[in-house]
Amino acid sequence: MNGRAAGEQVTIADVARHAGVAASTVSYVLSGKRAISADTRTRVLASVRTLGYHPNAGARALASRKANVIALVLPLRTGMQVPVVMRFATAVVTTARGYDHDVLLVTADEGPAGLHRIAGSALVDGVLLMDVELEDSRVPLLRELALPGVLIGHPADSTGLACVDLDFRRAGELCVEHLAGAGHRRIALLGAPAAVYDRGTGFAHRTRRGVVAAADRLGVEAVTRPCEEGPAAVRRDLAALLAEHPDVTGLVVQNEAAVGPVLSTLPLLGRRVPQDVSVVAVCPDELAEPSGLTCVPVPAEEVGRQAVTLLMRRLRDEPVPEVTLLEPRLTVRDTSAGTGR
Amino acid sequence: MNGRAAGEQVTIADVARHAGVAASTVSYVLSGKRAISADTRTRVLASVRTLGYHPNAGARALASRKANVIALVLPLRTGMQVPVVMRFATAVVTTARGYDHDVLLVTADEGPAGLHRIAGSALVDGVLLMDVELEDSRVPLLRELALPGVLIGHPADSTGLACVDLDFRRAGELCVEHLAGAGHRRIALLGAPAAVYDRGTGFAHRTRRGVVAAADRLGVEAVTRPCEEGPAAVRRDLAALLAEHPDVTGLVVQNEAAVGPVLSTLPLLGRRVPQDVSVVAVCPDELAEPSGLTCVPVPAEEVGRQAVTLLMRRLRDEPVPEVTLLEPRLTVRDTSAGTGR
DNA sequence: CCGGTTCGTCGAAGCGCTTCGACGAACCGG
DNA sequence: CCGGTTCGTCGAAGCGCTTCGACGAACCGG
Repeated sequence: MNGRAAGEQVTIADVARHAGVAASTVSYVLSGKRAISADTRTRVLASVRTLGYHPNAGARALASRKANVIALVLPLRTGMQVPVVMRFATAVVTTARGYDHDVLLVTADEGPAGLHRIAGSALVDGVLLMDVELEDSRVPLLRELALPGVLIGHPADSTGLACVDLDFRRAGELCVEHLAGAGHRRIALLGAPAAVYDRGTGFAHRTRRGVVAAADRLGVEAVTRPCEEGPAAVRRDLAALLAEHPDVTGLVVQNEAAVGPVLSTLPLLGRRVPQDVSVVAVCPDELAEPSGLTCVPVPAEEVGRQAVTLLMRRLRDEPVPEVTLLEPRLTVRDTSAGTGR
Repeated sequence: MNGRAAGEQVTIADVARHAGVAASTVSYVLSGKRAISADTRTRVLASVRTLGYHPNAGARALASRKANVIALVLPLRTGMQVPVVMRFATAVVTTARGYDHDVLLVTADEGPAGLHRIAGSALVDGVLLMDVELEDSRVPLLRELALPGVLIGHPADSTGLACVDLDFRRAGELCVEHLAGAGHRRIALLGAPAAVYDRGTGFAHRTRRGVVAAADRLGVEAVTRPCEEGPAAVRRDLAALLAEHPDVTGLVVQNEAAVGPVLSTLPLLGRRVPQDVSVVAVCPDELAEPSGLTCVPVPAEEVGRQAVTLLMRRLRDEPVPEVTLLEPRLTVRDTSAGTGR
């Protein structure tokens, strides 16, 4: 094929020899950091192609002090929205590739030590931290290491950081506004598992705050309640909610695992959807769409793209906003309707 | 802290100076490739710790011709079992870290070009390919590039490769054996979406073959049918199946998205579970356990661990078996019972 | 007690890039 | 037409490691 045994590295010297120029010239053609004549450029690029040259990543990283790799620190705990994480990860990889960067996968269980290692060894140029908690132990470390980072979610103190997230507070408001606008006066939020609130996860708290604030503002009644995972648990928690508050006609669900069970359980509890109870959810759209569920989708791809874009800006030392909130939008489907008042 | 500005690299020369030895000696202490006196070793290790030294990944990769990174090529297409992928990815990262390797995330949509790039730039030492199809375009490429790889799933021709997977054929047999053993004589497989069979995905085909083979062997009747995703589609496909074969009493489900809808739809079609129809699934245990579903779990963690272990052996040029099949086991729960004959 | 091993350590070379300074050639304006 | 810029290219140095060969020191057996 290219006249080399498989597995043998083609080096910049090979390209230089083939094109009849100096290695540095090849480097400049590839990086565009110095002017190169059109003639030389085409010759070099042709040699690059015929030899199948790819710069050695280690050498490049060593010489340029840039790894061209970013770390994606994934959470893997109860209450995380698994499909969202996958879509997010894909968007991150794809976007990063567009900036000529690769993505190193780090799991949260390596914890702060993982960040230390990664920063110390110059394996990556920056990190994307998912599922950031209000008081996240990795955040001060990030500051201390001077490792450029972008957070998904946001901590209590975001000074000097860059955070991206859906505006969950606004999402909560949007759900309530939609229900109140349709005439509902008693609204309930069936939220994430209690453990998620307990460890201070931002999105759960912020949605709840949005629901409560909008209800106050619009003069409707709102109760909120965590909800555990698993069909049986959901049925139990939903039944308990409706037993305590039988006059609820608007239900906001923020719990991916609860969406299916909620819709199948409501009829069993004597509530038709949407005639007796309207349901809106904050959840991935794939989950909502097949059931005809009115929802505020979590724009995983958009978050991923934004996060990478912000990180790339940080890597170029451009200023970035501390907090980037993505505007939620509500998709109306069949599970929400007016009260008929 | 360590007497250095944050972000400044500590190099092996710093450690050598601090410990009063040559840089090469520090290297040998860390790699263990030459005998070092106990005294020197402790002194060097102490310096490593106080200075917070981490070898520069690029320099190390360049000098040793080993990146200490493996690539995980994820699929992201219809029909993939998302939670399984996540658990698998976690197991891969954790296991790889145990071998002092990191994991680079590559998405399948970069395709063969991604493998070329990764191999050419020596970014990784080997690759893990998920969701391998019977005729996978990446497989010949892997052979050509002489890039050590381990496949999850297995292609039609596994010569010279290393494949790991659950023994899906055996899993299919196990389901049928369980049902036949309980007295069921008419069994149906509700399988993956048609697209999954069409692109020749191994696990789907092999499960189907196992179901059919065991049914033949045991003299029971078996019909198989693909099943699309989404609650409505599942209801439709299941209803069609039961309309065509109303006397089916044993149902094998291999379709993560279908499990919930199947269980909720059967009663609506006048079939009580398990009195009228027994249901067993090949699916992640998290999905089955809360519903009391009898199932053959996909051991994602085990597959991940095995895959990494095999790849590490390949990287050390040790021989590895071409095919490693993990023995499935069936967990009996509430959705399967005897026919009462 | 002396010559050959083994042990422990060192210095130098080299991995494949990027980047810096240098330097002709071409260009241009007064 | 000539001196100063700009353009295009080159060679050398250096990034931070690993690994090789060398070489004293310590050890050991006959």
